Amino acid sequence: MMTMTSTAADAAALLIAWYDRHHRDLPWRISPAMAARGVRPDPYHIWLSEVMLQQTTVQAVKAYFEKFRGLWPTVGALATADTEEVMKAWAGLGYYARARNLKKCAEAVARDHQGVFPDTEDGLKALPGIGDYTAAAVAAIAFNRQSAVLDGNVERVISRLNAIETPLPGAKPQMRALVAAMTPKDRPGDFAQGMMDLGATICTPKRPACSLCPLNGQCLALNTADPETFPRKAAKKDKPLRLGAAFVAVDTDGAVYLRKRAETGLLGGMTEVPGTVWTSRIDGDTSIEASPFAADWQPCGAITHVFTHFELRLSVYSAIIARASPIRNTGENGWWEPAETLAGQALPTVMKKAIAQAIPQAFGLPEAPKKQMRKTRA
DNA sequence: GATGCGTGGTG
DNA sequence: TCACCAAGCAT
Repeated sequence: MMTMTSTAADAAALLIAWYDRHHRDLPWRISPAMAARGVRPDPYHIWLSEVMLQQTTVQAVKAYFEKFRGLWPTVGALATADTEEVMKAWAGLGYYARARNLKKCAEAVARDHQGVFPDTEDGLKALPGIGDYTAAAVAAIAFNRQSAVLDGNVERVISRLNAIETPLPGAKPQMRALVAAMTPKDRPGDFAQGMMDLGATICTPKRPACSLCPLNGQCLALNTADPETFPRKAAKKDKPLRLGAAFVAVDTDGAVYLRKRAETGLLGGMTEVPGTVWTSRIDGDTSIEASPFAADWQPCGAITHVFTHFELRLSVYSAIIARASPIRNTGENGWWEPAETLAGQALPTVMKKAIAQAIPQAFGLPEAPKKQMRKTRA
């Protein structure tokens, strides 16, 4: 007679067999064939990739992973790196608290652990930027620990296998327990990676390829309902619109006036052009008063940018400031960044958009195929 | 437990 | 076009 335990073990065996044949080759991975010979990946690579992959696609991460590995080949190198250089290298990847915590974590590993990553879930979770998921993932993948790895992919797979009606995030503890029951003592790292690969390539959010799934014989959602409707999720709130203005000051050599944002909060520690606060409404006259210089500010259109929890519309103003102009000295802690080094700064995407609106060629782009302003009805 | 925190790809 | 989403964490 089939017990629950043997069913879970069967599923794990099927999943791992599938992973052996269909695993993705990724820059931070070693193949399951290598793992079978007892070779483990570099924990530094696994940790770095896992942090980058938090809420971020594999496609976006690949180039950043290679860049970081080239710049800082070891956790020790990253620990002694200049934080500003780390922020520059991270620019564009988003969720910038990850970069700040990445640096802190590297420093903690160097200082408190002699440059060697802890090999247990608890030890890992005590480090900055490492939560439930990342601790379990690094423990399983890098150290072959039997930890229950639960990410968005696994949530989807598990919720469908068991047709879990409880919506997320409330269902997480139940899902974690189901993953723990399913995780094998043998090859837990490959099991975890296999579950995530399955979720990414077969058990996808839309139109899952159930006919190709190694677990389709025991999937409750497939056999009793519509798998695509899992996992159930709590309704999400709508995004408010915020408005603001940004000021792009350019000098006669093409240098742009920049400043550094506060270390915490939105885009914390990143570089920006001066601007107003971003609020639900804005008055055109007072917005100019937020400019860094009294200058001939010219409106040059607007840009929009969508953040996680609000949409931003920025009116962009530009002004030419003479190289020798006395109004360059404002007393605030900004600086003039030469045109040639602008692209390498720690500028988040929204700021690059604002600068590009004022200076279309700022980042070496071809002359903007300037979107036609929507014609107002006659 | 709810909220704040980016960005680019996709159908 | 736009809603949704992608290997979450900190507070």
